[in-house]
Amino acid sequence: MTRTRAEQREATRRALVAVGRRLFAGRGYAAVGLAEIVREAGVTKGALYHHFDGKAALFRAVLEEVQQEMGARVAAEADAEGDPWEQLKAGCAAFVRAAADPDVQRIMLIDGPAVLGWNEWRAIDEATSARHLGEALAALAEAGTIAPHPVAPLTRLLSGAMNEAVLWLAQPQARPGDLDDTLAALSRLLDGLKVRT
Amino acid sequence: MTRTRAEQREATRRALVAVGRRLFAGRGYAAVGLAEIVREAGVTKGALYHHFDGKAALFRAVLEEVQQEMGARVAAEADAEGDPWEQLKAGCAAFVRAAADPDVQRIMLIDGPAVLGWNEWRAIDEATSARHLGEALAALAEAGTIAPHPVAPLTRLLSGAMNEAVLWLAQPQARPGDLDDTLAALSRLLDGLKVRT
DNA sequence: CTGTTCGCATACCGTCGGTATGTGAAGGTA
DNA sequence: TACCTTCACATACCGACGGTATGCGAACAG
Repeated sequence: MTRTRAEQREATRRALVAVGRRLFAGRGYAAVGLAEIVREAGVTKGALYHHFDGKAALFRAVLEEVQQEMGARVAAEADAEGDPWEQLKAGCAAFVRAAADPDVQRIMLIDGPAVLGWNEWRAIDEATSARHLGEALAALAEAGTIAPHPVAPLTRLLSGAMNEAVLWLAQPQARPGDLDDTLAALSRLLDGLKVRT
Repeated sequence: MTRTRAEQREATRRALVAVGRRLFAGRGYAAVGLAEIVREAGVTKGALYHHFDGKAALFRAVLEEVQQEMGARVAAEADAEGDPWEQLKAGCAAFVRAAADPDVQRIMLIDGPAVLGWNEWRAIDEATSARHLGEALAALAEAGTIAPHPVAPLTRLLSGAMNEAVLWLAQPQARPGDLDDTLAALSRLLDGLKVRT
């Protein structure tokens, strides 16, 4: 079983990202050592540093993968709706449900800003999952459904609201009805943006 | 100049917290070593470990101090208003302005959740600065100004919205009018919660 | 004056992220 | 097919870090 160099290269890189994702999600960025990552990936540190600039760069690759998946899920559920307003609400609900995974939270919401810095984290966020929220709000402002104020601040407010809410819902003290209460409260916030008819 | 043991103890502890706060705020938790902290504080690692269980425990003491100050500022500006609704809006605006300090942000919003874990970070937050938000919303729900749904989810949504907004406002690409736009968008979100009259 | 406590200094250790260098197989060329 | 080059790693090593065990002198209690 001889493999081409391109195949081997891609296989090694995928293995490192997969193992890194699992370990970072499980115990957090700081608690995972490179030695453990390369051991479980079946390679050595030489391979890791051949593919990435360091531990933070591997984490960045992991975060980008997680964000891509989040964005795809949100977009898919939102696009299933026809009306732009229903797309917004469906997308928000999809995000809250998709981000319920504690593994996703640890990488995307807890360690992400601390490891990469908030600005770089936001750049990845806006390039993937949070982009859809901004586009949905812009479309609604264009159509006159919501007030035509700048959408960028509103996007970050709502994005932050949902990010914090999903973390709260994932904590051990959360009660069964909290998810529904949170989605209801989020709906009230969104409905409040609608222009009075 | 002989000092009592209690005085000396308190002075050393204050020095460690003060230096830790300055360095953590300036370069982030991970980039600051204990050697630098104790050197600038004029003590040794023995003193640090005599007062705190470790690096994370020192950071926790720093975070608690920052959070206490934030809570005091928000409460002071909110209590200056008489009407409960104006108290809410004044408190939110005070938080956004007080949290504009990049040093506060790095400790309270970036490193806090990653270093202590989100649940412990939230416990400190709710015990200090975020507590006032929850109490204000509860009072408004009691008075019938806003809908009588559970206030806990709404508190976390709004807290997260403001946390993310202040980080966004502090980034280098922020434009002069962004602060006003953000406060306006926040006001619209809050106004949307009011029951129709 | 004496024994005890306590606040802190000193010396040391294991582990970590990072780097410099070696190596063998894949890929190109005649 | 012989040969050289390139590349995807492996190996060996280093400085720095967080943490710990122990020693010591001054403050306190009697």
